Amino acid sequence: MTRYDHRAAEPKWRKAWDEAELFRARVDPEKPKYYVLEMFPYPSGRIHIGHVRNYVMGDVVARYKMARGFNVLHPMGWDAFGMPAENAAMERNVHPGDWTYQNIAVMKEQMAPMGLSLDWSREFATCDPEYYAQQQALFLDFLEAGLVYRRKSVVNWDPVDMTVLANEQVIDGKGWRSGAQVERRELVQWFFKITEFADELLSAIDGLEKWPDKVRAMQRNWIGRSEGLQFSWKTAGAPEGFEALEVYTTRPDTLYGASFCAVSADHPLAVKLAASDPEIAAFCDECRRTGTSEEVIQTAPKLGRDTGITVDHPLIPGKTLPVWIANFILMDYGTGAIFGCPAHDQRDLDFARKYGLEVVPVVAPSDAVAASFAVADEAYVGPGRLINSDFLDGMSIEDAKAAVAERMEAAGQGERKVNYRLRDWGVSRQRYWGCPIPVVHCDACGTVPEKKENLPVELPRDVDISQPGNPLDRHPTWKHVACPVCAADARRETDTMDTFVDSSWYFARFTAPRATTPTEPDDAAYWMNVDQYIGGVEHAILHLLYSRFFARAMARTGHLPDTAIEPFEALFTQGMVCHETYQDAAGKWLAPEEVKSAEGGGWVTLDGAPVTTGPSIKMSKSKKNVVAPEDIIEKFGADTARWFIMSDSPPERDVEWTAAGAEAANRFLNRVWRLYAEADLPPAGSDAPAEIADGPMGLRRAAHRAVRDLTGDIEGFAFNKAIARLYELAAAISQVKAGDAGAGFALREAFELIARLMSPFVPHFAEELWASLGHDTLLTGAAWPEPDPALLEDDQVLMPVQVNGKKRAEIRVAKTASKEEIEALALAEDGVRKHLGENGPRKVIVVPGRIVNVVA
RNA sequence: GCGGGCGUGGUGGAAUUGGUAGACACGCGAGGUUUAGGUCCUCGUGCCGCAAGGCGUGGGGGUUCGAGUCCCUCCGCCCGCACCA
Repeated sequence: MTRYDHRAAEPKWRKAWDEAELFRARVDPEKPKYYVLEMFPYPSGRIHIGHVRNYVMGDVVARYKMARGFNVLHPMGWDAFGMPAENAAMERNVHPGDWTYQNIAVMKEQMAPMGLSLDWSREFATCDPEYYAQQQALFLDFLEAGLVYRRKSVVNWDPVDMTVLANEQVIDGKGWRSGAQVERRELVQWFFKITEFADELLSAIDGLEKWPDKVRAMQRNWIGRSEGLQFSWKTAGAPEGFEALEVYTTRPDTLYGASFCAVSADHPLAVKLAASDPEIAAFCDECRRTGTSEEVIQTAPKLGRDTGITVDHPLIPGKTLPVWIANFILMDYGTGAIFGCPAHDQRDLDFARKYGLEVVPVVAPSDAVAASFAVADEAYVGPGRLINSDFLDGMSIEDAKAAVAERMEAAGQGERKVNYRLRDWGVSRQRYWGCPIPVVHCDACGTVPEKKENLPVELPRDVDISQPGNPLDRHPTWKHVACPVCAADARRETDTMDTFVDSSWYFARFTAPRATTPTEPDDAAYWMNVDQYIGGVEHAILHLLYSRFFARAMARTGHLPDTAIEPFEALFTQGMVCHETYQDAAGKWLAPEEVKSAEGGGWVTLDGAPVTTGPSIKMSKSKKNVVAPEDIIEKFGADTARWFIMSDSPPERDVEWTAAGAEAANRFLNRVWRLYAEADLPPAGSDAPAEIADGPMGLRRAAHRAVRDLTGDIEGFAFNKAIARLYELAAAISQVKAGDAGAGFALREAFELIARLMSPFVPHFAEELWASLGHDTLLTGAAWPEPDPALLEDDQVLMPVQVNGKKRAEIRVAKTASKEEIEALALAEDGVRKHLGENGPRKVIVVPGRIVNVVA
């Protein structure tokens, strides 16, 4: 008997697929297209098991859709710009480009054995000049369309590394790498005008029905639309130019409960006051220092400082309120100034109690006595009726909001305004390994775009990465160019783009990766949108939101059809791959290959020393709980790894990698092979005999049900259930022994079906089985099986019989049996009679085909 | 604080969306094949109980002939966002 030899089979079939160019996507207007895409990887230098899970999911979908007759596009590339390359350059004195391309080569080699149905002819890296040239072209078109602009903005500046840091790179106010105290610096930065689409990006979320609700909610929160009123207060005692104070509120109804105004420490008024008052300056500095880590923010007490300035209440003649500077006001939101209504906002209440400010309730819950309703330490934020509010008294909150807004608008004191949390996207990075921003600064002409025929503005190869700061800026010659307009000496922009830009349109580029324009209209029209996008939930907000913005901006500038403004039709976010953790007696982390199972459960070191087993958590180098895909593939073959990673856990949830599970997967493949090898099947294409016995008929039914159910499971991304069906089908096969013609026929049919159903998951194995079954054409790409409807339904059905909701018997009845017949059969059961007692049934519920419930 | 999700055997997880709870897999147990171990094959395996039977989907309550599924309430866990006015 021949054993299944993955070492021989897997390379053989990959070669066959390659030679047949099965995965090469070509536009074919006659066929429906299907674009499946996994989030492309950063070329860190190693494929890890999380990548495997991601790509195998996409591969199952791609192979299934191919079998379903779709013209499938399944490309792969590299998100290749970014800091790690510069870090590697600094640490190891290699060029970022060399490091990146070497990593890509290694990772591609590691991916090859996985048997993924990828169209490698479309591969690109975002650091290829050919790619970023087109990105620069897009930038110029966006600039012309008014979607890009430059302004001053505050950044996290690391004075040692001389670079801008992203928020997540600032740890406790210090640079993550240098440890230096991070400064807030104002720099002129390039921005994409994503807020222009804020409303659009928000409302279109409703249409993203095939996205996880969680991601949709996260995007909605991120955009953070609020409706409110912006209006001004007349000030007294303020410096010149601050005669009015603009505030924004979503609760204009609480205006009669206002007891103070407060501005951010970064508000122009605070800055102005700080200039001449060292104490205020010191207070503002203190405010700015808090608010880096979440911990501090949560526990930070409310702090404020009275400016001595007062404002007149717009609706209460003669009433004035103090103006404070407070640490809980954000300059970036609204106007950076608020009025505080302590009774109905917890922050304002905490603040008012601390500094002895007035607390006037103006909304009372409907069951409260208005005259005596008071607020102690908890602000009242629920629904109710207005009190203590003059003309608003008795109104609902909604009516009062409208009434105040109308009055203020009529008086010309304010206007209704929609506000967004979303801010424009700052893309300037003072780094080398990114896409250069294609503009030139000329003393005479100002900031002018580079000419398109001069693209790409290519990164210089000879850079000095060894010291901090922007290598492009200190390059001796690179930035000195002639002005594209007047030809005078001018300077290139030395900022490069945020790497999120690179990944915001790569999916569109895959439709025409070698085009000399960013996209090719016909290809984009045919392939877009991505029908199924698969990746990690960590990209739920930024990457996906930026991509949605880019698609709109590209449509507006003619690079994508209007139908492609939502580029991802369906999104699936997969869970992580986890593994148990191990520590020795000294607390040192141990890798899975450094432990072995102990007698009576648990683990010991290879020397037999005790091991503490920790919870299964995301694989990480520091905890050493990693398994290398290449080791698994070497030992068991790619199919085993693919099979196991898709079994057991639902794909959206975390999966735990266990050696036992991987071995079980391997055992199963060998078991199917052995069953086949022992089966002694009739030749391919044999006709069905006239008579087939019950046993083989049962197998036929099981096989056709498996086709139906597994198809639904794949469509629903329930890969773990799909795999369970295949275990069941294999079990059904093992119950039938070859012998007569009927059994032979049923077995051959079952093996052919199992090969076809397994092929998206374990494509090499399935091809080998298919070929062994006597087929000389490739299984990959062959039509997906259709179940025979006649075999899906039994003419008999097994029905449970309950008495008072508890199962007491089972009856087998004809499908066509009437309710009366079923009831009679059910009541005749011993188990039923026993539990009915003396009085007999009071009521019998018969749900045909489902259940019988007898009420005693 | 807000938003989202989850809670089912020793473990990962199924349950046709209101109709037999625990599919499938891991683990464990018994038996068989094998020189032995592993592989492989068969059977068993929610809990309590000798059994009859009872109990059982985080706790409590409700709707229903019938609830893991729907409603109320409480508890616990995970993820995301956050002094957002």
